[in-house]
Amino acid sequence: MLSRQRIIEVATSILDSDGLDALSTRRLASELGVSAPSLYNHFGTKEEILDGIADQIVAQVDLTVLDGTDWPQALIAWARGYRRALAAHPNAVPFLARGPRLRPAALALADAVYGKLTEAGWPPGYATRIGAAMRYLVAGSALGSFAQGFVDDPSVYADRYPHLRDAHRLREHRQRVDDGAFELALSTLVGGFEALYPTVRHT
Amino acid sequence: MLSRQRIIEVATSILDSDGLDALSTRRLASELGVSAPSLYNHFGTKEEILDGIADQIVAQVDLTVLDGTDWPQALIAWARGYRRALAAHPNAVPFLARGPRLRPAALALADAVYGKLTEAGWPPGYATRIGAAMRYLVAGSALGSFAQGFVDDPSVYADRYPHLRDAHRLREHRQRVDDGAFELALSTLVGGFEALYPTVRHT
DNA sequence: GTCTATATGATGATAGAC
DNA sequence: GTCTATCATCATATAGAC
Repeated sequence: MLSRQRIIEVATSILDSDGLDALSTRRLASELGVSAPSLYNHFGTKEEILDGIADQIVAQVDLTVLDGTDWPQALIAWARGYRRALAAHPNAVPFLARGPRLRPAALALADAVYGKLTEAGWPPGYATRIGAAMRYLVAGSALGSFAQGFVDDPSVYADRYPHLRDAHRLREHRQRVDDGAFELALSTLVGGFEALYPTVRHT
Repeated sequence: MLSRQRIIEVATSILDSDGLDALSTRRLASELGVSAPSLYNHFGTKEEILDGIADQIVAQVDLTVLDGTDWPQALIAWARGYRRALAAHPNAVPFLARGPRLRPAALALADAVYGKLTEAGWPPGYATRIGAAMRYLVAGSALGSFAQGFVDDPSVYADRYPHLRDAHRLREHRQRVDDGAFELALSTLVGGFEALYPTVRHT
């Protein structure tokens, strides 16, 4: 028995493991144990399926962490959850980064963080730019591993790229490097916003 | 007369205007005034063409701005140029974000900024994370416009997303919003790194 | 709601003539 | 170095039986 929910779940797992190109209606139907045309009883087009995947991923972000604490702590907790949700599905990030458009979960996410900032006293222009800056950081870090992008062979770097002499080791420490870079950027950004806050705050 | 250079130029313009899916060997050949198989005299596979596009884009980043100035100014100028090069080809960003791998221009870029930071006294671990953090910001901001991602229709936001009441105006000010968010993040990040610098510097 | 059968067209890549 | 012809495969989507 097919349902929108089951189709989206299996489609997401194909997207995660083999990329957007691998997500064909045939492959999807086959892994669901049905034939391809059956999908069209639940979705009008393949595009609708992709929208379903996207909204489901963003819906995983816990927005309640924005409540009951000051804006800097809230922003940090929200950004971590946002990154965690996106980094679990890197192949979906280019699609997600096209903006909330009409997807409910993405609109709710944007609304929540913007509301938290303006209610804390940030002028609208700043709240917008802070929200955008955070999305840049989250999307950029979830799009693909920095450390993984280097090759595992020392001879590539020797001679021609002297400063990258130890870059082949990055892959071993992949997660520590990526998490560390994100946390460094996050704490630096939010710390900087806190320093800026008293000069622009309006009540 | 075909050449690798001409093929890459036309392929890039198709990628920019119509996306990765539109970049087929037939379309590419047709715009070059040749037939599809002729491309295979210059590239072994389509994948090689994509690598050529990627390296050409990264080669546009001016690395000389890293010389002759202190590391904070250098980092800011480099990041602006890096973003400018990527934002001119947003459809290529997901591909570029997979890392330098074996592409010469991307390796030279990573080598240059890492070298600048370590020579300025940043410990290797910090230089790596700063480089990664900058790439997150640049890639995230070049991947797609934040402001463009909202819909141009006020009725979408009313009621359900009260804080986004004015979000439909974002599109008018698209470039100002995106540039402003990037510049805010950039100056905040580099300012924060400057504050951190004296506590970790080694000579 | 799911199926079989099929329409219709694109894709990357190769063989072999010129 | 470019061409024509073609291979093998894949795609999304529809019609109509059960």
